Amino acid sequence: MNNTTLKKISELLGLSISTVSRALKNHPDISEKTKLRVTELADTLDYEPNANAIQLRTSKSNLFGLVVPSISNFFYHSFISAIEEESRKNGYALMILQSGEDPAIEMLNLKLCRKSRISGLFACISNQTGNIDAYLKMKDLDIPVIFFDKVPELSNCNKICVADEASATMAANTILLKGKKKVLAIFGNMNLSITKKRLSAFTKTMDGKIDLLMHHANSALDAETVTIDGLRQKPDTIFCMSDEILTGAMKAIQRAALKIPADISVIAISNGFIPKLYFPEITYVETSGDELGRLAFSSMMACLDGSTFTQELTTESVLVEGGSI
Amino acid sequence: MNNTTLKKISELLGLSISTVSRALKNHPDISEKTKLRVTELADTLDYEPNANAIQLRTSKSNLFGLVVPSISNFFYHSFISAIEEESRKNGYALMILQSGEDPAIEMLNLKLCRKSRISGLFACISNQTGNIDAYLKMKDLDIPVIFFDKVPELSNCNKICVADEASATMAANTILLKGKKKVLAIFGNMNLSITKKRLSAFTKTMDGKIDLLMHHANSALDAETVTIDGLRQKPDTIFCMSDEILTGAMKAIQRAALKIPADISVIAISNGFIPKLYFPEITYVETSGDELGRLAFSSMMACLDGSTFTQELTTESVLVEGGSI
DNA sequence: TTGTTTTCCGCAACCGTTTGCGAGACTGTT
DNA sequence: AACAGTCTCGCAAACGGTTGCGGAAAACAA
Repeated sequence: MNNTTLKKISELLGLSISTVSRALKNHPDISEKTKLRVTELADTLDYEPNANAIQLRTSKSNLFGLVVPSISNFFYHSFISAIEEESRKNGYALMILQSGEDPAIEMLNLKLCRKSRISGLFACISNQTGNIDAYLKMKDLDIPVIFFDKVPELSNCNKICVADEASATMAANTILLKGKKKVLAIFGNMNLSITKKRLSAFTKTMDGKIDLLMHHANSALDAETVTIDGLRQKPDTIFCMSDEILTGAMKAIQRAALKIPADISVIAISNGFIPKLYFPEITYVETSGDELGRLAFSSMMACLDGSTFTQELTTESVLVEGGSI
Repeated sequence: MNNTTLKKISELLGLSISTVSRALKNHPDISEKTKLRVTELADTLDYEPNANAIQLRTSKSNLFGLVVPSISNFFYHSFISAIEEESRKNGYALMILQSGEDPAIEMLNLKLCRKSRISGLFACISNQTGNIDAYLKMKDLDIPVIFFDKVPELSNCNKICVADEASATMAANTILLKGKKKVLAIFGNMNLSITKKRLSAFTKTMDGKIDLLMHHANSALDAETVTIDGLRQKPDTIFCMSDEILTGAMKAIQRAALKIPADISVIAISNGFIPKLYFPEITYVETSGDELGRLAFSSMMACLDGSTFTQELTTESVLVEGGSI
């Protein structure tokens, strides 16, 4: 069965296509009687306008693109979920594409976005991404680009970021406040700006006031190994820069059969899901993907409303107390 | 800056639109010289064909729809990720929509799919969904629908499911094999067919051979409470029907400071992420969303290739040994 | 009756791309 | 010079929907 079109309705009713179109849009030129006939038939035939035709005519799509290294990630997860929800509420659809940290696929995804004539793009560049020319090209085409989380260094673009410095500082201050003496701090890949920011803010806040064991881990497994090593030096607290690291550290702590917080304290920067899996729940500084998503969306809408003002926004950090410190 | 179109290229080159179109498609009618001129200009202008125009003309979109209660769920997560990857590899884009278990939103999402003229739909109906007429209507429009995970009871549609019975049976047999005597088994909402299937297969396999404490939980918190209660009766093993239940049960076990597997054994049916967060890792029967996704995708491609054969496919279950039993 | 206004509706162009058909400009043959 | 045969390319229609403009018919006034 073919799709219902204006043409089909018009033929069935002996009207012209334009009359049917206007009737469905409640145009004052059309008589009530005709409107009724048209809407009734449209209903029974389950008429749905062809979005492609509308797009073609208006050059305005109701589609956003979202490119991200992987949707299988706690943080992106909630971010995407928020964007999707806001999009729907505002009459937009969302095309989600993952690059798997592969720059070639990333370029393909951008091409697909351009072919689909998206009206806006949410982008998280992958670690490997060398040049962001392709993204800048979108801006030339008047397609707003909102970078989030992993953002380029350039100044003249819209970026929505987690408050990396503030959250690391907050975690550090919490540790100091609780009177801890010796902290095992585990950070991620130093090539990422997120790591650099969190690390520098953390160490700066600590500023020699405390015994600091610094480590890096590129994966959960890495974090577990690093924690096992670090525990030998008997820290009283473990700080984890991210959820991934937290999962590794927690495994090591369970392996060592340490009691939290009696034997050791734990604090993390997290999106909030992982910390609540344990008993006691882990105290963490929240970096809400959900909030970030809504911020990104409102920024997008501002761009579409004509704002050419580029800005870098950050979300607030909140300390969520579990019982781990 | 406006988008590059065939028209723009043709005007710049003094050619007709059709010649440009053919040149870009390497049509034999066009001379090599002209082809070269066209492709070069197209390259410098970053020409990308308008997918909407193509779609309008061919009535064939390269877009799949995916409607799901929530993408913030481990299982759907890996499923979606797999579908997205396969779609991209096959030249399709994916429009992801979440209903949040709200039937009204679900209907809106289906409308959006129809408006966008998707060429196929992956659907997981929400718990609340009463009638699936809207889904069946898609089939009337020659849009293949592949149901996954939560599927309707009807027989004449394509369904891709986890092997619920087989995985519950496998878990039960593992418990028997390990010589356990008293099992606390926690299942989900009895209104879901997934719960019914797993429960009946589990109890049937146990068949009085073992002391069975049956409980139900509708959330992780529920599961924690239920486990705390259940532990008073000193079971030697806990079985969790799902990841959500597992997280609750694990929290209760940690709260009771029980050692796994010395004090208590744990086994679950899971997608595999959660069990690996603990030490020792939890032994589980895997229900792979990834595999399910690929199966669903190949089923979709078969439909698009003209197969009208409807079938119900299930994935294999595999026991993944951790150290928890 | 004639002229004016209102009501209702259709014509046609347009968005960007594809494609069957036909036409003009060559080349080569007789 | 007349012809057929190739090589290149343009015309126009189609996909589905929107919209400015103009026109026919009806209603009303003089």
